[in-house]
Amino acid sequence: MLSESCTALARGTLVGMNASRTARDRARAELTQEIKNEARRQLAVDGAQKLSLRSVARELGMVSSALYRYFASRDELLTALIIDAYDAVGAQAEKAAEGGEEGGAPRERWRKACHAVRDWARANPHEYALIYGSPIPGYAAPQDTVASAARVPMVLIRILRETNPSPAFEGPPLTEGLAGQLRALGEQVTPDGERIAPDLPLETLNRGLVVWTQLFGMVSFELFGQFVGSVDPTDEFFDHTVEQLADFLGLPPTR
Amino acid sequence: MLSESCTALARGTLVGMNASRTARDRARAELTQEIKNEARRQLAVDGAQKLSLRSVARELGMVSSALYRYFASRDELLTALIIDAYDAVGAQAEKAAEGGEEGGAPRERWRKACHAVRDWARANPHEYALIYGSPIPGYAAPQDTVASAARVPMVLIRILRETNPSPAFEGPPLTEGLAGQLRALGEQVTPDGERIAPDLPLETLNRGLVVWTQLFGMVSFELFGQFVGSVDPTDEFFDHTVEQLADFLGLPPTR
DNA sequence: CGAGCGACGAGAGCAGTGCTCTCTGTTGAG
DNA sequence: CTCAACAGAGAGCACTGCTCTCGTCGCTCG
Repeated sequence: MLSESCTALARGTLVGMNASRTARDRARAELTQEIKNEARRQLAVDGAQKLSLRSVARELGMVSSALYRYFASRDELLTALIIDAYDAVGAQAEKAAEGGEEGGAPRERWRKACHAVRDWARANPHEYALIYGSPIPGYAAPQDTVASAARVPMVLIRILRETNPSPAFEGPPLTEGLAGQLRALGEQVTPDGERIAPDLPLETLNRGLVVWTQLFGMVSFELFGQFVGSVDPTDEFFDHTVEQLADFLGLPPTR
Repeated sequence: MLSESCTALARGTLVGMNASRTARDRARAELTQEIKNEARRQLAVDGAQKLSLRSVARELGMVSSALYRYFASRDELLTALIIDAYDAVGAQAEKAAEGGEEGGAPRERWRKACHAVRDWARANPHEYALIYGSPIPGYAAPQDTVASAARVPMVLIRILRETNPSPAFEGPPLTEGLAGQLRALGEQVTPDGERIAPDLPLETLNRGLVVWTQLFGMVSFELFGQFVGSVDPTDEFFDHTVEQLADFLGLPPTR
C-alpha cells in the first residue's frame, strides 16, 4: 500500500521531469495514450455511463487487470478524460479567439470563442457532458482539473483586459462582499505566476462571470434537451444572445 | 412479449381512468410510491450513478425481480424520479412566486422564484443533477417529462404576461427566423388547451428565454463546482445577477 | 359462488461489471 | 550480472441489470 504510492510518486516525478527516457517509459506513455484514446472512442459512442474498463482492455487486446497498472480506477480514467476534454475545448476557444495573431476586433473574438465552444460541444456531446454535466465521481479531484478548466474563461478575460470596455448601461451596484470576492478573484495567481486580472474593473469582471455562465448555460440547455420544445434549432437564438451579451459587456460594435 | 405489452397498456389505461379501484390497485399504487421513495432516498445519498434496483428491493424486503413488475427497467425508474423532480422544483417555484395570492410586485415574484429554484437545487443536489445535468438514459422519453419540465419556465412566463414589461434598453434586432420560432413558441398550446403566451411581445419572450437559461446556468455552475475557484460562496453573485436579470427583463424596481 | 385468468413475489441463473490477488516473465539500473 | 521494480495473465469476489420459471393469491366473469 505505502510502497505502491511511493512508486507511483516516483514514476510521476520521473515522467514529469523527463519524457520517454527508457523504452519502458516510452511504452508506458504510449499505452497510456492508447488507453485514453480507446476510452474516448467508447465514450463518444455510448457515453460515460456505459464506458467500461473491461471493454477498453478487451479492445486493446489486454486483460482488464493489466489496465490497473495505468489507471488506479475507473474514476481515475474518467478524470484523465475530463482533463483532456477541458484542454480540448480550451484549445479550441483559444485558437478561435487568438489564432489570428492579435487580429480581429474584440467583439469578433468574442463571437468566435462562443462558437468554438458550442461547435466543440456539439461535436463531442458526451465529452461535454462529462465536464459540464453532473459530476460523475464523488466530486472528483478538483486541483488537477482547474488549470485546464480555466482556459475558456481565461480567453474571455483576455478579451476584456485588452479591451477594457465600458458598458453602455449600469447594473445594480456591487455589494461589498461581492466586490471583495471579485477583487480576490482578480488577484488570484495562475500556475505560471501571473495574476488573473488585477487591472480589470470589478464591474467588468462581474459581467464576465455572467456571460461565462450564460454561454455554458445555453450550450448545456441545447445539448441536454431543455430547448427541444422552445427554440429547437438553437442556432439563431444562440447567435442573437451572443450579440446581446457582447452589448452587455460593452464590446464595441463591428457591424 | 406481446401479451405483456397489452396488459401493461390495459393497466395503464385503467389506472389513468380511475385511481385505486380495487385493493390490488391500491396496493400497487402504494408500492410504486414506496419504491420511488426508497429510490429517491438512495439517490439523495449516493447519486444516480450508484442507485441500484437490487438495493432498493433489498431495502423494501422484496427480491429484485419483483421490482420489475413495477418498473420495466432501471431507466424507467429513473425517468419516474426525473418527472417527480421536475414537479418538485416546479411546485416550489410556483409556491414561491404565486403563493401569496396575487401578492407581490413582479420583481419580487421573480426574486422569489429564482431563490426557490436555487434553494431546492442545493437541498436536493442529486435530484437536480438528474434533471439538469447530463441526461442519463439514452436520451430518455421526452414527451412524458415536458409538461413537468415546463412548470418553472411557465412561472416566469406568467410573471412576464401579467407585467408586460418594456425593457429600458434595446437589444440586437430579432432575426426573421428567430422571430418565427418565438412566435410559434408563444402560440404553442399547453396540455390544458391554453396557448403559452400569444400576447407577449417576441422581444420579451426572447429575454425570458435568456434569463431562464442564465438562472439554471448559474445554479448548475454552482452545484457542479465550476465556481469553486471564483465566486465560491455564490450567494451574493447570485443575488446580484438576479437583480441584473430583472433589470434586463424590465421588471419595475421595488427598492 | 366457484372456475380461471392475470397479477404477484420468490428463486435461480446469465452475462457483465469494477477491483484484488497471485503468479509468471521481462526490463533496466546498480 | 543481479535483483528489484514492473508488466501482463488469470482466477476470483462481490455486485449489477435483467430474464425465466414456478407456485400462489386475488379479482372478475360466467
